[in-house]
Amino acid sequence: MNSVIETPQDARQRLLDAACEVFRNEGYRVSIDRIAQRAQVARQTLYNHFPSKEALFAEVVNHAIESILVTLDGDTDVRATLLAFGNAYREKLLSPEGLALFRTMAAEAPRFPELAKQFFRQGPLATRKRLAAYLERAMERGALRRDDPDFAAEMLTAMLADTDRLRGLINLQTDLLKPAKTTQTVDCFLRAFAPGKDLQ
Amino acid sequence: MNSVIETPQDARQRLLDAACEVFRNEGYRVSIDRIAQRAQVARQTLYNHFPSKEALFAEVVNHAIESILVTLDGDTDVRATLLAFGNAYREKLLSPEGLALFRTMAAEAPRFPELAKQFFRQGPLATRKRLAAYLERAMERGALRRDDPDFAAEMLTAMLADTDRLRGLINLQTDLLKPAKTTQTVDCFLRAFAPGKDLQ
DNA sequence: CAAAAAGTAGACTAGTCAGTCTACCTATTG
DNA sequence: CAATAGGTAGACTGACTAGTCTACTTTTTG
Repeated sequence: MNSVIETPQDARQRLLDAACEVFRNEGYRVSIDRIAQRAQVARQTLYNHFPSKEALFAEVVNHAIESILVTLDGDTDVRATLLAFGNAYREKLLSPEGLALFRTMAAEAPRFPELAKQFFRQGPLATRKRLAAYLERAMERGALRRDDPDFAAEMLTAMLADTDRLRGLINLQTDLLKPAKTTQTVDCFLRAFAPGKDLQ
Repeated sequence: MNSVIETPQDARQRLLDAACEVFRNEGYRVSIDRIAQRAQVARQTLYNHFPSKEALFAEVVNHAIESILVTLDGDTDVRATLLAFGNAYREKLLSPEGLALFRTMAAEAPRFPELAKQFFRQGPLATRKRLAAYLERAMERGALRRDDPDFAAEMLTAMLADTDRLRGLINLQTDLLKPAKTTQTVDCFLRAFAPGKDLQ
């Protein structure tokens, strides 16, 4: 009867995929049965692969961390580099998946404090540190105002995402990705950190 | 036996206070019984005052909206006004109560979309609109660069709160309110929106 | 004082949940 | 073919949930 291939031992991967999607969209409160159903797998099979719901959630989050790390390649000039970074950053954070992940982590951080801190360090903090290192090099060669690079990275990441993230998270808007907004924001940042009138 | 005053009809207020505290700290998933216990009231009394848990939650949120509206008074110069605004803004949003409210609203927005949108409009959006109106007047009298005041307000509010809110929400830090940070941020904003080199 | 209003404790319904267990089925492998 | 490992369905436990209902007590008010 079942003409579909029975997928012998990749049930684990199907479970991870299903759990990822379902935790993202409905939060941690979703039932174990819904995850098993979505993976087309019996509940007992889930418990054969993961000891508990918490363990499955932790595995999903650890996997999702990679998806929000934004990288930089600084070959071209500062403005072009920051524009590329800004677009990539906004695309990741303001996508439905990025927003849903943020929502779930914000909601569950008190319940899973260590997991949340790990997420913070390996996701937003790691991204910001990379940006700060790039900005520091740009400052050293005079392409940007000499200032605290960590502060500058905080400002740029905040300007790129904060308001639109709020619009997506709370106001449930979905049309957040206007490329012109990245340009406007990066140019605003460059005015604040333009070199030249370096004081003291 | 009961020497304490029986607080005849302010059970409603005690319920609202208890619900506010408990929804903030534990989210919507907290049980009705815990709210009644915290208010030192029978469960049935709660249902005498509020038809359902959802209705009680909505009432609590509607009341909490007021607590996050940040105002501006622009008597003094721009920098002093923005510093006062920035400090008030950060104090509200980065306080334990502000962070907990944000966490709860972000988590429950998909379940209560209309309530969340109302929260967005009457809270963050209203604050930003007031700031934009102030910035527009400052631009018109030449105290700030002529630019889109809504965009400028988005930038300032983002710079003031985004990274530290993330630190509080996800990384569960509590020492977020350094006044020097407000100064640093406002001065950064003023560099980006300084008047003078108005182009085109 | 008497009536009415409001509060109380607690039983109860009907539903959900995570996790366990049993008994059966179906592949792969020796 | 036989053994084994892994998958399946579904019953089951124990705990929790929102909300209702009843019977009782206390307070306020006419």
